[in-house]
Amino acid sequence: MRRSQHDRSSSTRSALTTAARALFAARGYHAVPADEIVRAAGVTRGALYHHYADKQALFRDVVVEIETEFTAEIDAVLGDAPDLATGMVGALGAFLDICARPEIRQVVLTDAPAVLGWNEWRAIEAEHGLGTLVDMLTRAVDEGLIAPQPVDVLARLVLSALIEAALVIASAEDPASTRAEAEHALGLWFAGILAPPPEA
Amino acid sequence: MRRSQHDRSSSTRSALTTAARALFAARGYHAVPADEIVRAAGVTRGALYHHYADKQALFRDVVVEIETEFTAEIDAVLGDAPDLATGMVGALGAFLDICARPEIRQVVLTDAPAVLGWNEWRAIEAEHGLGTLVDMLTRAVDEGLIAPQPVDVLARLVLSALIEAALVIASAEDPASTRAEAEHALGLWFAGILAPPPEA
DNA sequence: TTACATACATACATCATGTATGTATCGTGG
DNA sequence: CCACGATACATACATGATGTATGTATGTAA
Repeated sequence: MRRSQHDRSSSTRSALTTAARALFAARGYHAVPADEIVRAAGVTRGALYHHYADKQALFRDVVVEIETEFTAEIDAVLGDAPDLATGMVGALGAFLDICARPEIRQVVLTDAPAVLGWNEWRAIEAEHGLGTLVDMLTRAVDEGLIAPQPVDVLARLVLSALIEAALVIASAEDPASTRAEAEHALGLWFAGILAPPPEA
Repeated sequence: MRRSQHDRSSSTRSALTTAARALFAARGYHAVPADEIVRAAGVTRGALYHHYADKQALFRDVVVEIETEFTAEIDAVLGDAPDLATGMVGALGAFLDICARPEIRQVVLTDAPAVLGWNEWRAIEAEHGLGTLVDMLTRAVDEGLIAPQPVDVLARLVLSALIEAALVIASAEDPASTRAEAEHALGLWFAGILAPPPEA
């Protein structure tokens, strides 16, 4: 069976990212030697360093892959909703669920900022998780759902609170009540965003 | 000059933490070999591995040291204020200023979660930065400044938003306006916390 | 002062990364 | 279709970092 160069490349690349993804998620970036990744992928280190400049580059690919799937899930929830308001509620729930996955916690939220550097990580986030949030808030402003205001910074703050909420819930001994508490606290924020108090 | 064992120990330990602190802050945990730390501290790797189980343990000490100073600064601001309300406003400003320091950004906010693991890092935070925030909110509830509510989860979410605000401001091309925007967004939240809307 | 514990230095074993080099497979112009 | 260049990968190696084992000096207490 004769395979094209492109097929060979893309199949080994995906073998590498899939193997790396599972290992990184389970044990964290630095605890996983490249040797173990390539063995799991059925290739050698030569293949890895042919396709990627270094281990970081492979890690970045894994992060982007995960982020892409992440936002696709959120977008699906938003798309299925009858209107924006209920879509946003559904998206919040989906977000909290997705962030609870070890893959997200370890790879995206814990390792990524330290391994890639905060700026690099921020750039990736900007066009994935953060991007969809900004879009959502922009639509909300356009539809008059929330008061007109710049949403870039707001989106970052909301996102970090959402992430923290997911992490807190994931490591709580009573996830259900913790989740309720978190949703209450976030609700207070959104209430403020929806109906800003008259100027003091 | 004859020095006691205890003196010898504590002086080399502090030499190690001070050297490590500066190097970690400047280049990040993994970019700094232990060799460089001990050279800067004027000792050898033997001393390091005598006092610390591994490089991580030294790093943990550095993190705790920084966190302790951090919360001391915040507490000072709170203590100097005439009342809690103005103290909280001052503390917010101080918090944003302190988080802008590279030492905090690199060591505490970027490296610590990945190097120590999220749970370990969370435990440290709990009795330092987060601890003072919880105390503050508890006092605010006691004094009737904010509505009665569980503050543990709320504090975590607020803290993460505050940290994110500091990081966003630090890497913004126009820090002043970004800071204003962040303070506005946070203000909406606090407004919601102060005056929860009537139940829907 | 003798015997032990603590503080540190030196030397070494292990292991991970990245690079250099060699080989097989693929694509392509003649 | 074949010869040549390029791409995909494997193997071998050089480097550097961590942690441990061992040796030595200094403090401490009987």
